[in-house]
Amino acid sequence: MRDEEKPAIRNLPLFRSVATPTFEGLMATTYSQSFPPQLELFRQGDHPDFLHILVEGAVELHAEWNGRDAVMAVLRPVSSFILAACIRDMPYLMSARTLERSRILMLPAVDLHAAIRRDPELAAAVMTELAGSYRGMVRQAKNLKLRTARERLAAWLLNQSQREGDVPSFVLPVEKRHLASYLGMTPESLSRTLAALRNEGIALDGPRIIIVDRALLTRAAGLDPLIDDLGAEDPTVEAMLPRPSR
Amino acid sequence: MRDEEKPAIRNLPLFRSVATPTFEGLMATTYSQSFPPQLELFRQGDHPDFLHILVEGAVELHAEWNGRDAVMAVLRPVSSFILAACIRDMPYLMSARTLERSRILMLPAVDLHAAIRRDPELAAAVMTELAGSYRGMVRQAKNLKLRTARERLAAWLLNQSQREGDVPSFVLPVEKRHLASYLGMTPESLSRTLAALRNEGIALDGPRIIIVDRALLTRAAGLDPLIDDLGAEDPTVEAMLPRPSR
DNA sequence: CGGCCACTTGAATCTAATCAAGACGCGTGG
DNA sequence: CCACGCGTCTTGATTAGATTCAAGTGGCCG
Repeated sequence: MRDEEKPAIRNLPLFRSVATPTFEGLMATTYSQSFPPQLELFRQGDHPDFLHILVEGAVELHAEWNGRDAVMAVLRPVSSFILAACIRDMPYLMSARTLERSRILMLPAVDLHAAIRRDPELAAAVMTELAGSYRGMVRQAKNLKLRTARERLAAWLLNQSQREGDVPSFVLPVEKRHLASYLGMTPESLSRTLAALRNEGIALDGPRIIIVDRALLTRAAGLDPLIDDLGAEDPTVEAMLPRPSR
Repeated sequence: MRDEEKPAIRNLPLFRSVATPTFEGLMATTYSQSFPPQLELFRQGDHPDFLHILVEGAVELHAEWNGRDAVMAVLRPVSSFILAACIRDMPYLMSARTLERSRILMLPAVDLHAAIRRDPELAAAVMTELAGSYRGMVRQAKNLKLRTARERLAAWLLNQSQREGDVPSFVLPVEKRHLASYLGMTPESLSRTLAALRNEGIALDGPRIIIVDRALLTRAAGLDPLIDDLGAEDPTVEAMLPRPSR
């Protein structure tokens, strides 16, 4: 692991409050690995031997069934992922692949378990993290069940704008087809729905979104802190794109 | 709390492995309450003051947005619920109401926190429970994103049959409109889809489902241990209807 | 017996998926 | 440097899946 990354990792919700010996001990057993883009890190069904920590790049969690594929989350540094599978010691429910060249810390699940048993602060952090991840998935399920594709898209655009600091304009941080899958629609539908939202306060310029009338878009999205409030909770698997690192 | 229920509660995943003093201490601070059917226990957005444990009856977790409502889970005894909100000390993301007359144990969140800090075994159990709940929601999200309504229904029928011990015939444990909402469809759609599945190995007799050709139905459902495997994981919020009490 | 509610069924509508074709951008290799 | 080829994105036409609106049935409870 590189020294310049250490503070960022130390600052993860998972490690922020643990004792320094615990943290150093864990770091001693992890090793860092670099992956090219589009590489399958693991497949759903695999056995979880490592807690993963994304240090650099971007990783997509997706799920497959019967030939269909759905993006479940996109992660940006610094985030840990697949904590729940490690804790349960049960097969991954999702597959992971890099979207860009990425550096990932691999923390052996065995050592994680040992450290949790030794350090109650770490145990507490794990609980908080898992509770946040759970609530993130509840939000996602609510989003899927209660909103139409159009509403989900409008809400996502507003959330993304907010994540970048309430900017009125931003470029999509992932390919549109990935965003489409994340939002539970086809690329064609996303394209059409984006076009339709031009009547609801946005303008388009290729991959750039310009929020022309935030109030109008907000009305179309029906924002709700009990669905959309990213940021307050777990930054890991909850959002399509958690805030930029740090 | 009634003495005859104690063993069942003691046997909850959450409490099974904790020290007896911890358990007794927790039980001392909880109080039991009885509720009539159709009563709103709490609403989404409320502050979580108690961990709830359903001892008798049935409880439905549902979410509302913009006038729409979706059933997220139905709980049967003995199950704890809303652990995650208690751990995070953040507002409920779902509302809860009784479906039948129900008895519920209310465990003050404050005492739960204290006990977790004192007993590492309890902390470990909470982690396992939360990880399981998270994975249950991941399953639900996969179910929603990857399967059609028809496939979800077929899979649910098979899972329900399995939960009751691989019986070839069973009566629906909840009203059809609730099942419909849980599966993400309207009551009319459920009715039609159920009718359509008569060509896929089931027969209908009012609220009773008869699985005539399990192989055929299984093919229509496309069962997958990474979506449908109830039972192995958290029995709380994961399934429409976790196994019968005990 | 009457009224309410869940459920079913039918018809029309709507949303989103599918199939198909063309435009554009981008990187590679000639 | 340009030309080619690939993959993404867009747009159009059509289809499929599911919702909505409406009417009718049956059961249950007062």
